[in-house]
Amino acid sequence: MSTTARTGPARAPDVPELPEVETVARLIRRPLVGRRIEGTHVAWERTLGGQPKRAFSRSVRGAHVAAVERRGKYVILVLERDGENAGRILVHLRMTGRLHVDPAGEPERDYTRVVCRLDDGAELRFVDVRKFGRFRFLRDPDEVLGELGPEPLEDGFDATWLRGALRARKRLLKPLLLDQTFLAGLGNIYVDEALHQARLHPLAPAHRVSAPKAAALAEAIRTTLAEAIEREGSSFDVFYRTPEGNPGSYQHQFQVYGRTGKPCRRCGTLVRRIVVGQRGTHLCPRCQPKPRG
DNA sequence: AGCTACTCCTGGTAGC
DNA sequence: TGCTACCAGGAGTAGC
Repeated sequence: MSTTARTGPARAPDVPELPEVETVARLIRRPLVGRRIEGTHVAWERTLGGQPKRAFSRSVRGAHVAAVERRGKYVILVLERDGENAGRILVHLRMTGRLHVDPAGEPERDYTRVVCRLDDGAELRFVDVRKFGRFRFLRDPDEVLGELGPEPLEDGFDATWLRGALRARKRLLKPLLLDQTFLAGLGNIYVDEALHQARLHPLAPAHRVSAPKAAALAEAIRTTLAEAIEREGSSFDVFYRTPEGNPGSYQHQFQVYGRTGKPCRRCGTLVRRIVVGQRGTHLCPRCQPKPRG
């Protein structure tokens, strides 16, 4: 494993973004939908996002999981009682959060923060090393989901929308794309990848991005995310079935992310790492020239 | 409005 | 080998 001077090893991305969250939602949907939550165990209360564990337990116990959805980087468990809406569990994986549905008798997992026991003996387990993740019950999920920007893979997000939205914002491109109220689901990895594909510099002012560049960016965002979802459909489940959960078991074909000091796959120029808004940012100085002024 | 800095956390790594 | 110091990072918040 090679390392770079100041940035540490080019590690596998363990930070879930839209494609990873979508893959998780698909994986847990089948074993979860139709199940009844019999009880809960909360090992780290702050994971609940402020609700006391007793109240949380009362909120979800006895409810059925009617559907598993995704919005931005949230996994959404739709709860019902007697066929009536009974609120939602919103799961945000943040950095190291993992969701597992383990059949009865599976050994416990390290770093398990919240468990929902199901009526077939299986357990929904929220595992999270760094404790940044959230597993929240909300009667009205719109108070959270209503703040989110559009879904990049759905109607409503296209070149026209993006061009107009960029023109209206006097912000740097990368921090804007990371802002979930602007666009839902992008994180550090896919922003770097999409900007590279569209040949845009992360420090470019949003309102100065040309119409053709905005169109290229919209396309880059869609293809980057869609391809990642495709890949993870075949490989991420392997990772999720491994009790150790080794993130190295699936590899992405990243162009710039985590490739500091390595040649750009398009032009061979060495990939640079800069810091934008306190986040490590990877770019090709030749493909993504710095804007002037 | 939009920027920076700080907070939450812990495993992994660098440097001794 | 073993210790300590520091880093990564999504999102919320405070302060300018």
